[in-house]
Amino acid sequence: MGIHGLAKLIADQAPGAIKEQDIRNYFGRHSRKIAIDASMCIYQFLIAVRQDGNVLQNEDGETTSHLMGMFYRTIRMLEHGIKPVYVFDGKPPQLKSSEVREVVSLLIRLQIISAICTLLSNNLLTTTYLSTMLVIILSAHLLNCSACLQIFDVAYIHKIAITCITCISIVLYISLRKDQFLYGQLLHMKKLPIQEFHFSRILQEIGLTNEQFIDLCILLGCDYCGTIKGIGPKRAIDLIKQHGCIEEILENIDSNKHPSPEDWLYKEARGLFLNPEVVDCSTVELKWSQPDEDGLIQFMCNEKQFSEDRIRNGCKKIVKSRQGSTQGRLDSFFTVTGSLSSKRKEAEGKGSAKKKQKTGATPGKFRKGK
DNA sequence: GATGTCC
DNA sequence: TCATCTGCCACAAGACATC
DNA sequence: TGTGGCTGATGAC
Repeated sequence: MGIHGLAKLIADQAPGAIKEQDIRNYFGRHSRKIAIDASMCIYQFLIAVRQDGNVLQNEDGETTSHLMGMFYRTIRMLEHGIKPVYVFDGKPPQLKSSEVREVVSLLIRLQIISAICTLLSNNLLTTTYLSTMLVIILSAHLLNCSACLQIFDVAYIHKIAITCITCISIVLYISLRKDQFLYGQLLHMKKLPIQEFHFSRILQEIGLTNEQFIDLCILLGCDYCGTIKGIGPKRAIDLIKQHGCIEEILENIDSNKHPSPEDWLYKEARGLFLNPEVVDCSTVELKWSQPDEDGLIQFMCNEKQFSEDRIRNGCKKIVKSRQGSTQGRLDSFFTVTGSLSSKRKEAEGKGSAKKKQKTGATPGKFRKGK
């Protein structure tokens, strides 16, 4: 996932392009919208929400762990005055490693979207999604701010997320994926403080053009295609600087020593990075309404066999959050731990004793403020 | 805070 | 000597209710 | 289950 070793390469080659920011610096009085990488979010829930090692399921064997997680997390964010925008940044199926995986991923998204649309009484959008295979980028609301709701085609990936962010003045996009640099993505949040990666500065410090940097990323290894054997980050940078592009590199290296993958789709990958298709956000209709409690009960309880009490309690919390004006401190959601490097040393120092306490400070890990 | 449970 | 490859290992992974 | 760090093996120069 992402670009292999890109963070390390940037840290080595363009340290000045990385700035660390306190989370509070991103929020003013009226800017509390947070875009969240839904793929990572769903993944987290599928891994973490388990019972005896198995994901939660209804009687039909349908997985419900992700629904549980998304349901509670969305409510919790609303309660704290945050407008979550789940960004479903799917990938073009023709370049996916597994068609089956793509279908499964689509079904999971469909479930999530159904649940959230029902939660916000946006049944219209569910229908739209079903009929046109669109992926929705969705925002829930607080106070009297306008609703934020976007619909996008599943094939149109990260650029859409960025366009959405621009469109609705999102102040923070939480993601772990570093390939989003290629679309102008700035923020990376795995641990606090948040790291800002300034794309133009990266290009400036490494001394590459946008196109050359994309070729470099392809050589490092991206999700879309393989890499040239024997070419790591060091040689990749040297070769790009020397030859300018992958085509020239292929002409000038020994293909016996450095064979490229069979049917190497580097041009297609480059095309995706350079020219992702984008939907015009201004044409998207915004919708804003109260939670559709009955619809939610139908979906979550009747279909997915969630406890009706829990779902109704959740609906009450949403309604209450819209009526009230109190906002929790955003940083109260995040507990800060030490850096990655120091953590390992800490662990070593403490021997094999298993720490029961959780470390927190992961994106989307919202803990109740006290 | 620790533990069990959610589906 | 240096860069790359490979394998191994450590780590982290949700939220609520109840006691 | 995926990721990242570390390290020894390997190959190129």
